[in-house]
Amino acid sequence: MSTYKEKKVISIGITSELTGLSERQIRYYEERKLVFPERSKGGTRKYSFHDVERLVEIANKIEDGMQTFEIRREEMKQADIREKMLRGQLNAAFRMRK
Amino acid sequence: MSTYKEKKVISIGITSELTGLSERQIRYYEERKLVFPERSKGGTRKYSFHDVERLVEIANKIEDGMQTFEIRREEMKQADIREKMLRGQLNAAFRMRK
DNA sequence: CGTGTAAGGAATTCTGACACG
DNA sequence: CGTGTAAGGAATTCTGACACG
Repeated sequence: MSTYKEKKVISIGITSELTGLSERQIRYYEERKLVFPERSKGGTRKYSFHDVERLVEIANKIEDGMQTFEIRREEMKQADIREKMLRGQLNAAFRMRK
Repeated sequence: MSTYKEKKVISIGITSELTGLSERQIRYYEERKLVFPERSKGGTRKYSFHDVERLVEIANKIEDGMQTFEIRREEMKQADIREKMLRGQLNAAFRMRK
């Protein structure tokens, strides 16, 4: 379960290097609720490799003219679809059971 | 190729948390040539998840009474064996070729 | 030998704000 | 709206050294 990709261990400086984005951009995307780094006791941000990939995707969409709220909306929609599909599967499994 | 496990992106503070070792211990193991973090331009150390695992192994061996030079020697021996096996395979392949 | 600690300095990160547009 | 920047402060990390044993 403790997968490397999901562990929040990367500082914002390294994250900036890995993504090619400025720290300003990275913090702004957090402000717009697009990424959710953890914090150290001292308050410094910690990102995962998954966050790094997500940040690059976000930046690409912004480059394509999409706005942050649209990106967030789009992602919520995706999550919604996934949930509905899951529900559908569960229901199907339930019906099969009886 | 860019595998998460090998990327040197973790600061010594986080590495300390992940391993349960003190920063002093981690820096000492580097001094004894047991781990090889990269450095940022500013000079701060950066470790990989692989380094984190290696550090825990090192600490375990030290707890078992092994000394750092013994650990290093043991690892060099392992690398030597691996190299010989590889050489053997290459030779076998070469002989088969003709 | 392996590790803790206090010391002083340097690198890193944080927040809130002003700027441009 | 998305991003750059200067500002002041706080958290993080660095090295070399002394200590214990």
